[in-house]
Amino acid sequence: MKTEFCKVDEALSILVGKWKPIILLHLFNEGTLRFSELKRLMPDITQKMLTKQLRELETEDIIDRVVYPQVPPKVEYSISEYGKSLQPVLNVMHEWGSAHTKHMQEKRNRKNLEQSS
Amino acid sequence: MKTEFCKVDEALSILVGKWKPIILLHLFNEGTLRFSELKRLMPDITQKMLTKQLRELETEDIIDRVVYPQVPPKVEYSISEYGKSLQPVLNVMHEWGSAHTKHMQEKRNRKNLEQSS
DNA sequence: CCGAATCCCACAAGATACTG
DNA sequence: CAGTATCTTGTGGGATTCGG
Repeated sequence: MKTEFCKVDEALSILVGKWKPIILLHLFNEGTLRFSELKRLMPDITQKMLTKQLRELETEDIIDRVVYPQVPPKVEYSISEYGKSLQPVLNVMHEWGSAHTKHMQEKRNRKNLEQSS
Repeated sequence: MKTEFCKVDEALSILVGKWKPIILLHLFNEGTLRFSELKRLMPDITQKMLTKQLRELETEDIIDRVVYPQVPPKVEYSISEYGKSLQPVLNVMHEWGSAHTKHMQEKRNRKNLEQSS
């Protein structure tokens, strides 16, 4: 692979953001969620951040945003057809991440063992 | 998948950093590289950043750092055995990233077409 | 209910200079 | 050659308030 054509950064740029992976996970799990439902699933996120992250995912075509013109407002989010192509990427990253957590855990254990001996 | 156990963030935390993917790509391609060789391959990175990113990858066990005690100094970096487990992750991300670049490109083309009609 | 607007801080990253 | 040490700046993310 030529370094000039490395597109890992491109994928990274879509996924980085403190809340994007968890937002995507909820949408993959639940299918469709209202803004308020997402907010309830992630109590620590502020409305501003939730809005921002959703907008960014929307401009990248990863998620669909449907506004129901009514009062009170109702906005539903879901993974777009195109966005579903992200599933395998997220899976691979999740699995490697799990393995890595375990790896670093065991490393710490070994170090503690050395110290106590 | 339970949201509490989402480990995508874990993988992300290893890969984020403006230069990490390209550093890893060079090391995967070349096998072993000296500090100065990496610097030459990435003219725009500062020594400080190169050092920092390499240190972070090292503490996560992704790369090996070998110091030759001689004057002038010589330090070689390479992907660790464990680090090689990242290869498939990077591949998947690269391929999705390429496809996404194309997707957004075509989207722009369609929009331009609409405007000119 | 869903968001926009504003203010704020921490931290990633760059520029530059120095050293064993 | 392979790094530190400082200083500065840009930006991601948080708290809070206001609006349709």
